[in-house]
Amino acid sequence: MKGTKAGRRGLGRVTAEEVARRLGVSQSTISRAFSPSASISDEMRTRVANAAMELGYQPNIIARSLITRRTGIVAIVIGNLVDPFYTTLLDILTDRLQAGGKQTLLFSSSRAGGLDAIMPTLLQYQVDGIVITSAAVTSDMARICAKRETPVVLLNRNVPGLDISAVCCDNVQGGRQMARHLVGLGHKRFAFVVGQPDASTSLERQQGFVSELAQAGISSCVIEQAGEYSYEAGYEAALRLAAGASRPEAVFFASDIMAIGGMDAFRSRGLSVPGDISVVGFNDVPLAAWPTYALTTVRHPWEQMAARVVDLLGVDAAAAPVRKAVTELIPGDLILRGSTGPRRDQ
Amino acid sequence: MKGTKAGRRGLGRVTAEEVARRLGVSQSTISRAFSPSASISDEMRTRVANAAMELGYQPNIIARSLITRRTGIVAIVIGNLVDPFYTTLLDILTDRLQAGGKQTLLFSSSRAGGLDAIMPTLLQYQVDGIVITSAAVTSDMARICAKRETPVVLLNRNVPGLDISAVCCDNVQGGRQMARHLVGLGHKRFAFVVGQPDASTSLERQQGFVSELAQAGISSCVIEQAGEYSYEAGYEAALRLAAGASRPEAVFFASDIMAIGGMDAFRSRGLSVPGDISVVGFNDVPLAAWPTYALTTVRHPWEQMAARVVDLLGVDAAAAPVRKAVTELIPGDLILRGSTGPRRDQ
DNA sequence: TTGAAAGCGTTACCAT
DNA sequence: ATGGTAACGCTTTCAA
Repeated sequence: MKGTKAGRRGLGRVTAEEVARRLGVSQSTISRAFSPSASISDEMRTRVANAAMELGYQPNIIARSLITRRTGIVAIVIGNLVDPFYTTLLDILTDRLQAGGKQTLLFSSSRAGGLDAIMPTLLQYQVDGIVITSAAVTSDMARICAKRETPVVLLNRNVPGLDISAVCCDNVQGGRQMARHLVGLGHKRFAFVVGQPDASTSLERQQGFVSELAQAGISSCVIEQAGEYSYEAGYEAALRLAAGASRPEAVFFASDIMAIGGMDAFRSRGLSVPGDISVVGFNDVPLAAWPTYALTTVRHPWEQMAARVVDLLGVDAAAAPVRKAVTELIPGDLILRGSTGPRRDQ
Repeated sequence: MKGTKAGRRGLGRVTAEEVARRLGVSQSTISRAFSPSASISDEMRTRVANAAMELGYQPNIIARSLITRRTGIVAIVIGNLVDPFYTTLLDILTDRLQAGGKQTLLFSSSRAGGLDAIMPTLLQYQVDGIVITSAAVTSDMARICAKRETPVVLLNRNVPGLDISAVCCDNVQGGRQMARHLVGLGHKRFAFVVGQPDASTSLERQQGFVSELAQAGISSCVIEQAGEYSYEAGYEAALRLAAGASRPEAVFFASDIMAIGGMDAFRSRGLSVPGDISVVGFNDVPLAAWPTYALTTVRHPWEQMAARVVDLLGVDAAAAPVRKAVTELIPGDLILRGSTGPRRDQ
């Protein structure tokens, strides 16, 4: 008899077929009832909706994606989930995607052996788009994704030669703003603390900072290597700066979390911030606004960046994703707080 | 001709069919080559592997899942991505799942209108399991998931009546440990700061704390409502405690992030921690170990909890998931740091 | 060991 | 507006 077919269903999942039988209509009709643009009578639509509700039917998105070729899944590859910078980014991005009906498939690149290890599985899931916040993208990957027509957007990374879209805070301009602010306070001796030495973000902030200092007639700036973007690395770098021969009056850390580590380190050595030394960071993570730190920093235009990323992925409309690779450079805002102050006469 | 069929392939995705044609074998053979347990000659397996490599073929997991009924996707519903407690949890959990070949589909419950709004879409993705870290699970949801045979594990939440598995830190025992520690330091006047008033975590910690205090002969403990688990809420609660008539000597905040807000608040009022007031939290997030805070706290057995969750999901083996709902209560460790000190004679 | 064919649950096209 | 049917890309019997 006809009933046997659906009877051997493995899991307790209701299919369109069952709803159809219940209503004595064809399975196609059930499908149409869940497609807003399909031509179906209002009456039938509500009948199906009711039956679906009763039986607990929801269309299987996975099966649907096989034919629509859209899974509604966007992969986000994130550096780590310890640095508040990344978690803030993830928070805002996930929220925006969710609002657009897209889901987030999360990949942490730090632990799982880098992007190379992740990329294949990621593509196996037929994601509609990929957001990479921190990892070395190779031209091979770019080519593969382009061939599959899977849009890739680099967030907070700029790899000029690669024909991949990128959304970035204007790090150079941010560095310049910082220099102007600190020079305006009368400081003479500066230091810049490098995060990951190969990260474009750190390099660009440094470049903007140093070049603007030079333009203000200050030709020297101590460059201190922290090795990585972390509280501990910032802490250690600050200790070295504090112990150095000529202690800087103002220190620009390449990221907030390093700057906060740095402030703690300076204070642990009895130095007052900003009394003895001014400290600034970059990002404006929530921590930076805490009264203990009150960190002067450059605010990442979070919302705007997330909005542009979603745009470039082309996930909202049914329209084809943006073909040509573009690089968006969004300016950040200088946020003045209590960690910077005027030069003290000595 | 035969070629037309695959020719109208929409996106630049290579299918098993194409690899098969390239090798002059059947599509089934390609499938078998990617199934470790299938019976296929070694020679054929390597031939397929090579051809797949050349063409850039990878099996489509989505299509596979239609028949295997396993997507390899686990949904994680997380309270928010601002509290380091949740991000730490997410970090460890994602890592463990990734190690087991499972991927994380991330849902933030705070912004998107709660679990009720999320649950339907989540199930549409045919996830192999669901981890809920913070949200109100209703019996309806439990029933629906049970019917679908989708394992659900509550992490850091205990809902006794619901026949859903849960993995939890032993909050009562943690509260007791805290009480013993602080009583041992000689303190007499205590306060407990409640996080979310309806959260079982906060209630249990409070219960353990207060009952152990009572056992030590201390019958009164100020209960202060913070309203939510956040830095700001902890800060405000601490200000109220500091301004109160009889200031407590030791304050137990229901979570680390609140405790840290509280420390900042006390210090902003000129109080020394632990000189004037001892502060403790719960979780042991990375922040808690920073020298500025050096927070005495109860360490969540992160790794162990994550391991148990993955276990209960039954995602590792092909074996059927655990049927019976179990509640795992894992004891936390008391971590002594600098935020607590002996009672000062007054 | 391999190939042919029947699904998996859906959408989309073509009739009616 | 509705029903039948062919995909989508894969796994899995069943034959050979």
